[in-house]
Amino acid sequence: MKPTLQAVADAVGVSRSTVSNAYSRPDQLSATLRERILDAARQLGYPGPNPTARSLRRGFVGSIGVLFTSQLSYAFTDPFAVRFLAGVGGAAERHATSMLLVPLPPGQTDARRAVENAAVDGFCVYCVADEEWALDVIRDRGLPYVSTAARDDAGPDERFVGIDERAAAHSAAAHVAGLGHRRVALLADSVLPGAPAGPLSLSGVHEAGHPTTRGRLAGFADAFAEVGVGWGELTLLNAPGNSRQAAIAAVAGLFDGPTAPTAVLAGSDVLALGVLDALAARPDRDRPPVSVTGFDDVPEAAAAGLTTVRQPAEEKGRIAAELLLDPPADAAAGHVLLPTALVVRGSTGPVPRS
Amino acid sequence: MKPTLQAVADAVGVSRSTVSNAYSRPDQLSATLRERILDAARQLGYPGPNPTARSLRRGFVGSIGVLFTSQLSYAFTDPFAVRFLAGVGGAAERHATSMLLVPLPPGQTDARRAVENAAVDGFCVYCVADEEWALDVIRDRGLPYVSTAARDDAGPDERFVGIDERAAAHSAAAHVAGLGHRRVALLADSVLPGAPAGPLSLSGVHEAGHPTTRGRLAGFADAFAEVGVGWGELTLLNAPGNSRQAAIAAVAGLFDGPTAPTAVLAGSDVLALGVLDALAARPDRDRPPVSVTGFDDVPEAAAAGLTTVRQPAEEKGRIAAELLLDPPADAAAGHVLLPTALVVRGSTGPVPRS
DNA sequence: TTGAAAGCGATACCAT
DNA sequence: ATGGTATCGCTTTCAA
Repeated sequence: MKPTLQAVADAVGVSRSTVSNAYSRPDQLSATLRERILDAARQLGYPGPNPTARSLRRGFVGSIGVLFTSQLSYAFTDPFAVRFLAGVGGAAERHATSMLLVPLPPGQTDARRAVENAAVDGFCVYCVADEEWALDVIRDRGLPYVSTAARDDAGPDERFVGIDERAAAHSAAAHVAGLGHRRVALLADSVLPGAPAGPLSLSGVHEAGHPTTRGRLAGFADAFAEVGVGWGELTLLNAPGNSRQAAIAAVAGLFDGPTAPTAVLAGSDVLALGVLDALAARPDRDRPPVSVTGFDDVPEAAAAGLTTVRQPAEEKGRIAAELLLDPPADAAAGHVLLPTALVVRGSTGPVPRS
Repeated sequence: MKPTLQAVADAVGVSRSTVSNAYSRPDQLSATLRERILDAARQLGYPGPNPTARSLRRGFVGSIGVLFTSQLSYAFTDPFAVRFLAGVGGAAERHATSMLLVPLPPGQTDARRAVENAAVDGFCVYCVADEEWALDVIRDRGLPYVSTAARDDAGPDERFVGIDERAAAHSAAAHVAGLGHRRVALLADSVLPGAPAGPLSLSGVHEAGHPTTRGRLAGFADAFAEVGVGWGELTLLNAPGNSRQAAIAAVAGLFDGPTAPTAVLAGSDVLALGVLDALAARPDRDRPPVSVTGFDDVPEAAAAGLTTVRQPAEEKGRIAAELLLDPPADAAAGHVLLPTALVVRGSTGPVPRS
């Protein structure tokens, strides 16, 4: 039987309140009594107040949750996610708060359960596909949250940190358009839930599944519309999952034939790196080069010479956590838009003359 | 006022037990009643049983903790730690368990508190410097744990997953010794707590602070003892923290002079990469090459051509979590030794003729 | 199949 | 400065 606070109280001959005070409100008792209590506790092997019981009574837990769409192991594989987590972790640490990574099992019911059961004081919602149900649960629980993917129907009081996806994507696409590219493929993760890797046809951007994907595709499309290339003329490529493998599968066969795209705009660096892999693996190396852009500017992008859109990953995590841990009094300050920047490296160039 | 289980019970006109059963033991009531209850709950915005209260009553939480020495943000910066976390995360996910990252604030008292307050069912103890106090707290709390750093006084029933640090380090050092190197520097993280970056003098390996560091240094020393180079002839270098920066600081000025070491054996890839950075930054590029070895074989090592000792990072995390989540009946199976392998790449070579 | 009652282990108010 | 008492929100025998 593990000793309880009661046991310590009995041993010292004081009341539970006093023992509790010895731990949580040292100023409420004499230093000597406190020492006596702490000694007895040590003697008995009492490890201090039970965290669960304490949380129940106090009404808060001392940890914040981070919600992920997919596999937890994926979160650690995606360089952007890792930087984001580092930011959250740093802020949590500074607030003496733990960080609960909540994996969402497949299936709405189970996933719901996971959000309902998480012992946390609030959530950073990192990119949950179709996150509305998750936010509903969080709100029902009365917990605060910060989302990082802009949502179409965000309330004005909703805390958010992110970027202007559309404008950022536009900057990359405008760069490519400026280089003269007109036959272009757009590659994105989970364009349609469940769709296989490869070309896909959508009547418009609004049909895309994930809000982030939607925003980036829209930005790409904007830039090409400006130079007279309509949505219908762009090749849309789906990658089922944000991985190099998925990208490689998505562009299989894409570069064969005389009307192959001269540029690929990817919705993430990881996908773009996959495209570069695929390009490098082509047997005939002296075919005209294909321009490729990414998104995020993860550490690997620099080494690969990838032209991409930089967004501050760690900053995003840090701010998300801070918005949660000490909410700004001013509601407007709860909505943070981070700067982005086009980083031009070697992976983009002028259209090769045919 | 958030609705409680009681409120739902009242609304439907049943007892709390029945509502509780509707959530946790569906087989204990009729499907129709259950539906009626769940509907009412939805109506009231009741988000399901409060996780904290449930945990208190049931006696378990549904999450496992991961303990880190240092900054949480560091955990995400160190590639080995990230792979380890990915392993833990994957296993946790498969067991429908969350993962609590518990940052340890500086200062024993606060750090203790953090371990005492973590709402978890057990701990994976990842490399806590002088971890004895942490293990004491965990044991007092009556929680199971798995440690990943071999400890000198581990009980036989103590669950563990790791490698034979000494033998693994030996393999790297033997390789370097075999190449003819005799003037060698050993570089490790936190050789002595609080010591600055740079050379350090220790009467023996046993004085090194961290058990992992101790094991690796011992293995290095073993191999050189075998070729007649004693401990006193080896240059010992301290890096205060496992980072490239720390390594760069530690080797400052090391390669000047005619009796500079011809090889550096680092206790981690990150440190080794720092040494390579420092070497690459030397103004005079045509000085004789210095051999460098790392430890871990993180993803970056391959690209850098680093000779290193591979250990299965993700596997280590996965097994740690599994040892915790379903403990083997056989106590001996609770002690897992993972294989390591020397990976020879370009960063080591024969001693340059002088 | 359902309900009553007894905690799980602690905290906080209000007296003393 | 200390103690009494009423919760915090739920689960779980056990009896009906």
